[in-house]
Amino acid sequence: MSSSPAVEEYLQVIYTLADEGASVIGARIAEFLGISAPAVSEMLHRLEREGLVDISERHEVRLTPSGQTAADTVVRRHRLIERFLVDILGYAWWKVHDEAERLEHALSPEMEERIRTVLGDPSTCPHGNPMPGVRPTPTRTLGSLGPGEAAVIERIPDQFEHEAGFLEYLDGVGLRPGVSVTLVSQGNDRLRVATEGSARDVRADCAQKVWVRA
Amino acid sequence: MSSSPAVEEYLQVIYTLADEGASVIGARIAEFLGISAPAVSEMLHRLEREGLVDISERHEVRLTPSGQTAADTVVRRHRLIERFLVDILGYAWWKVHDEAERLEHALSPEMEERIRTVLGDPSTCPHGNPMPGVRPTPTRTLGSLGPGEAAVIERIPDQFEHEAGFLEYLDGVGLRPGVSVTLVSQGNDRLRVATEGSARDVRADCAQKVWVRA
DNA sequence: TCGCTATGTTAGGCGACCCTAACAAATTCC
DNA sequence: GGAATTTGTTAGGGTCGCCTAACATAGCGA
Repeated sequence: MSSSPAVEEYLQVIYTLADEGASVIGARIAEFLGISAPAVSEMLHRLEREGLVDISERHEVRLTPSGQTAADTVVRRHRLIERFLVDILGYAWWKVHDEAERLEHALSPEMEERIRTVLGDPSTCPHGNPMPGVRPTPTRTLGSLGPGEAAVIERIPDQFEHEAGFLEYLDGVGLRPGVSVTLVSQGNDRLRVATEGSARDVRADCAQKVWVRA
Repeated sequence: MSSSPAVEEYLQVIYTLADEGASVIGARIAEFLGISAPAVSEMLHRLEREGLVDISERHEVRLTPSGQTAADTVVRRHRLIERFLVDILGYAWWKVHDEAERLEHALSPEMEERIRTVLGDPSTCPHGNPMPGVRPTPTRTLGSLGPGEAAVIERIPDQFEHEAGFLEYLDGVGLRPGVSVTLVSQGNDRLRVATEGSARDVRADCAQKVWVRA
């Protein structure tokens, strides 16, 4: 019943990619995890045999109900641990992903419950992503704002968290979940964004990865 | 450089058994971990090849300096996590061993440091065992007290922590680290022990596993 | 001294999880 | 339509960490 770290890792990636809306296929998973295609193929068939995923004719991977439950648990623990690292241990919000990646596989249900209690049952991780089951707020990307439009930074989706230096870059230009921003002007590959206090240039490709609510 | 969970487990057991004073041999390790003799033999030779242990002519296992450093780290993290589980998450002192056993392999140096800071640099785990490097207080076993003698419970050594139900039994009869006790009388296989508040019968074999300071 | 017990090792195997090389099939691009 | 790219799978390996069966030795008790 209790899955191995490797299985949990796959379930988590499938959850994350599916969250994006795109169709989840082996190649995407291999890319995300940095694992060879044959290894992913083998593992997916294993997950299918164990009833955790279904694989369609066109190789699309979907979580079964029991796979979804397992994935929810892993993702919930991941986000809870991130919150814990920030709120209790004082980590910077952009540094907690890797640490949580290791810890999430070592949590018992009792410990998860105690952490949740200590944190006051938080509804999002430090990057603004909601716990599984919590309805996400409707959002647009920061890059889709028109000049003069204002918004609040809602979340930076999980699938970008593991891009080296990305979150730190955002922090460096003042973009953090909860911050109010106004788009000043659009350049070719840069945007001018006013945050509480100052206005800064932000790379357009990075702004596409930040979700805001108006 | 960074060891696998299995290697860390072996180093920890070697540390624990050596702490007891007895000569550490493969059979003891196999017994403690519940792993077959050949598997232990194989792993010990691997640890030797990697320079973590020396194995004498008479098959005695001793940690090398680098093995000692690694073992100290694992044991320190284990005890720190136990302390954390009790002090921050509110676990009962007798329930934290197994949880710590899994978490200790997932801690980064930064996280260890942050936990230590949050806890105020504790010098013992919840069972009274000192962090590696801290000199233990001289102790005798609770069973060695004479009638009328008083003492304070100092620690329950690591090697007994994984005996199912043992710590819970101690807690049930009022024996916890820090508690003052007085030996009332000795029976054949039971002792009468007065703790703060009341006097209770305690199994003699269990009293042998509790260390007190006069 | 004889034999039993404790201990270690050899030999052979297994499952989990990963790899590369090679190929097959589908999709996309020109 | 044909070529190039993307995707998946087969075949064959490899490491880690464990297993059982069988055997070798050393030490101890009767």
